[in-house]
Amino acid sequence: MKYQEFLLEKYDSFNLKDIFECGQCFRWNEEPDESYTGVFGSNVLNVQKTDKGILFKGVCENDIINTVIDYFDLDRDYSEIKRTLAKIDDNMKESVKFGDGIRILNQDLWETIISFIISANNNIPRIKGIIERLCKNYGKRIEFNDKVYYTFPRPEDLKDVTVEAYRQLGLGFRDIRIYETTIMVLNKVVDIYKLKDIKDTNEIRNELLKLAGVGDKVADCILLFSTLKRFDVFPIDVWVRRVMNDLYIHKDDEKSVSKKDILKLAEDKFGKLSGIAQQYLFYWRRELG
DNA sequence: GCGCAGGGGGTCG
DNA sequence: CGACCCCCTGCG
Repeated sequence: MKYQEFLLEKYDSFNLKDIFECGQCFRWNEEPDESYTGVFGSNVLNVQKTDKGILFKGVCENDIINTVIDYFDLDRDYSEIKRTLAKIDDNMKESVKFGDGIRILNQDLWETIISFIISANNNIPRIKGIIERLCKNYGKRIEFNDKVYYTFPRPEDLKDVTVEAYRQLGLGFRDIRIYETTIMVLNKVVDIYKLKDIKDTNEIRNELLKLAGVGDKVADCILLFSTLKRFDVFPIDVWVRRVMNDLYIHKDDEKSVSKKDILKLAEDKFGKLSGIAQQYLFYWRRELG
C-alpha cells in the first residue's frame, strides 16, 4: 500500500471523459484540472492526460503497472473492435467516432452487482451519492493527497447491516434488495466467484437473476461491466431502446418496441460485439440528448 | 431564494 | 401493468 506512479506513453482508445462518463462506473470524479480520481479495490488513483502520455498516480495495493493494465483493459485491441463495428453501417461509424476513447473497465464483480442494483429506477447523481455513503459507512479508509477516500465494502463488511440502516442511507426500496443479495452471496446461494469459470453467458445470467434486485437489464450490465467481461450481451434501457428505434426500427411509439425485437436486431447486426456496440450507441445518444 | 412537482440506467408481484 | 423510495433538477 504505497504511493506509485505510472506513465503510459503509447496507447490507443483512451479518453478520460469517454471512459469514466460512458455510464459503466460510478466512483470516478473529475477534478478541477480535468483529471479524474477514483477508487477501485484498495486503490485510489488519479488519472491525467499529459503531453507525454496518460499519467496514473496514487496509492496502489500491488504493482501499479499491472493494476492499470488489468483495470483499464489495456491488453485488448479496441481499434480492431472499432474497425469491425464501423464497417456495419453509418450509424455505427458515427457512434464509434463519437466514443472513440471508450474502454470497458474490469470492475470488481461484487461492486458491480451492488452498484447496478442501486441503479434501478434511479438517476446518476443519486446513484453516486448512495454508493459514496455506502462506502463511507462500511468501507475502509484510504488517504491520498490529503483527502480521505473509502473502499467499496466487501460482502463481509455488510454482514450485520440492517435493512433499516440501508434505508437511513437513502437507498429507498432498494434496501431489502441489497440486504438479501448480500445474504445470498455470503451464504453462497449464488457463488459469484465461480461465475467467471462458466463458459455459457446465459448460464451465468440465470445465476445472477437469482439475486434480489437483479433483472434482465441489471444482469446484462453486470455481465458487461464487471470482470466477467461478456460482450455478447445487450443491456436494454430507455436510452438504448430510443436509439435503436430511431436508427433501425422507426416506430412512432418507442415504448411499443419489444425487447425481443431489439435483441434480435442486435444479435444480427453486432453479434459477439453486441455489448460494446451498445456502449458506443448509448454514450453517443445520451451525450447528444 | 425557496417551495414544489416531476422523473429517473428497473424489478417484482 | 402498476407500485415502489427519495434525491436532484428545474421551473414558478
